[in-house]
Amino acid sequence: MARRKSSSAVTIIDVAREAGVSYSTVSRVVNNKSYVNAETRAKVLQAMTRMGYQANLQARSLAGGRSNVIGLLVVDLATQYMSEIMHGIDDVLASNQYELMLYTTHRRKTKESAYVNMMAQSIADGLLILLPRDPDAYLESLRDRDFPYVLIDHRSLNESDLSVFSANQDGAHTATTHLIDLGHTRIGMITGWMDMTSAKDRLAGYKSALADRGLPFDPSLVFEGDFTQSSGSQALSYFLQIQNPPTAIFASNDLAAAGVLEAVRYHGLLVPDDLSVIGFDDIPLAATLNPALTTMRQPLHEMGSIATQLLLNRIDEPDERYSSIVLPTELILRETTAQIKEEARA
Amino acid sequence: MARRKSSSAVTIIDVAREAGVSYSTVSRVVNNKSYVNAETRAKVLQAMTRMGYQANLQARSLAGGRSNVIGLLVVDLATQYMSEIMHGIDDVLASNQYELMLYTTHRRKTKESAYVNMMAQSIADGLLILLPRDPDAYLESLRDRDFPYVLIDHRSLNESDLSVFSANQDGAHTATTHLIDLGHTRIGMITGWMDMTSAKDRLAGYKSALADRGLPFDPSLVFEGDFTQSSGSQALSYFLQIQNPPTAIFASNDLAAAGVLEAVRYHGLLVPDDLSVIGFDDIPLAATLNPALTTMRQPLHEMGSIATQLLLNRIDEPDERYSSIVLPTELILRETTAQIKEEARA
DNA sequence: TATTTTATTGCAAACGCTTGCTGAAATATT
DNA sequence: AATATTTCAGCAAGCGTTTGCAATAAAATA
Repeated sequence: MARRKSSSAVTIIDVAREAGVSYSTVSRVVNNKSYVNAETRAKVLQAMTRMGYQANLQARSLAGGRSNVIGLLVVDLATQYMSEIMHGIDDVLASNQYELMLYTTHRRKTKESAYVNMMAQSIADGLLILLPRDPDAYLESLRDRDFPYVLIDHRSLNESDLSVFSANQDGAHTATTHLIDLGHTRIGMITGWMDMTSAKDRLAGYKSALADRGLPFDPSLVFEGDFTQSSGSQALSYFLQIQNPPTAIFASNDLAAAGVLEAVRYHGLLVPDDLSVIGFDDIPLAATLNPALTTMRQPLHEMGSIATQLLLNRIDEPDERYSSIVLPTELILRETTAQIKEEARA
Repeated sequence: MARRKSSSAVTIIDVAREAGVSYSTVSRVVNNKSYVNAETRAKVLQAMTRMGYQANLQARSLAGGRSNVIGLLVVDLATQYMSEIMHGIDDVLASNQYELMLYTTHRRKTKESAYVNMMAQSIADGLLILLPRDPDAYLESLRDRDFPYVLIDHRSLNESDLSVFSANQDGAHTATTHLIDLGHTRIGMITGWMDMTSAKDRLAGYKSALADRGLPFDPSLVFEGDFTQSSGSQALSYFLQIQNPPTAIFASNDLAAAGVLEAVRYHGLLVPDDLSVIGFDDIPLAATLNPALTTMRQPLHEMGSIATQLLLNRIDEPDERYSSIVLPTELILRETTAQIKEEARA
């Protein structure tokens, strides 16, 4: 039963005693609230620093105040994609004195919903949900309670959801068109998890680009992946053994593209000579690969920071009108795409 | 003043009413404590699920119970090194129903200490400190309060600190010896931040390996880096312009090694023909680089999971004796080291 | 059968904070 | 000068828990 916590912590009451005021006054000073005489405030502030006062988060939030922590829900931590976004989140949080509480769902839908409820009922002032897999299961209850949240990299079908994501369809369209412009007509596509809107949108962009240039859509050129590197490798093996292999591949993310590149080496092919490859994301890895990966850049860092800013605003000013934000993508030309070789056209 | 939180949350009291018992009984059921009649327990459990009860973390922890969150203090999130370790942490936490609260210090020493105090006084049941920069500033107060914490990748000089780290000196010794065995006698060394024990230990290992083989230690072959990729690139530029450039480089981490490789390409050199390079860590990037990086593997994922396990044990059984854990490193041979060329010896 | 022990539950007091209400003092208004 | 307003500070209730203590009922012991 060791009462470890209470042992040494200095509370608002200690400060009050030290400063010779009531504890409510201390609370008001701490929170910069309502009327408090400048002199009194100074006295309290002094006492606070002298004693090294540290507000107790849970007491504060329990009593109805702000906890200054926001919850972040992610499927996984292991990818650079996540790191980049988290970095953006973290930057904004840090400069606003907010803390981050992290929940990793490891792809379990049930966990996602349990976590959200717990966060919203407990400590968090707001919620950032990155790549939700099953948002409908819990978002409604958040909405009912008017609990602030922002979705990241997810185009919600619900109007009242606030979200930040890239122009995925556009980006995929540009990427595919780039390949077509290089003379490729058989373009393989590696999708992401198809239960995510971003994956769907990228496939849609691929299709529309083909259609715009009068190219047929061949379902055998679509490999359903899951955004992992190994799914990229598998995709290449698949493409190599179909009737009429593609001369270029558009991967829905850089990691899958890296998988393709890895498998390409294994099969003794040359990129971009034998095969053009384009990715999506522009994670740091893309530039480091050899050959360096041509890709559609989406501003991951910004995605995180903008979403966080949006959430913080929403927490501060709940009654304003906010709307979702769509970020532009950009074609980053590097070394993995090239004009189709005549012989390959056979 | 919107009282958002209280709006819909179902509390222990609601459950008690529903089940027709007192709220303390409900609490006992929730915590699996002391005597509670099997029948009563069942009734309460039913009521709980029926109403969708979710314990309020802060109230619980405020009242002296467990919060089931542990705090993690890191300098930065952006590297694969961090991702790997965090992954290990997260795995153990997830399987023990603990949550993670994340604090990023962005290399500011003052923040480090402020965060630690806040965590320890507020919500966390325990603390994981990854790559501390200035631990002496706050560890003592934690010790005094008997607050559970574990240091990761830091060999503490204080006996009572619990920490998990790799055999850095050993690893560096092995890496350097590998280079010597390939015939290299002028071996460049890129250090990490020299205020970290791991960086110091790796430098020590480098020196001792030279000494063991009767090779002189030349200070001009040591470049003080900071574990970043760009410091690796800078190091190469430096080495290329000194009197008698090294024929091999040992970088204190893979990221710096990647920087070397990047700069090598820029300078039109060939690895491993013109220069051997060995890294440290074996982050996923190492295998993906082209040429693939030879490196000293340290078990990052395990480092995280073992530290977490240790912390959790310590929380559960505070009175046991625990001791720090040193993890072995392993030489991973890939494509960036080779026998020295005769001509280069000139 | 009387008495002691044990199992089971409830009560109430914390935990450290926020905030509505109240009253006193200071200031402004008529 | 009398009254209304504003500024300032304290009191006390309450946020949702945990837990020591007390009370009761049931079981065991003498």
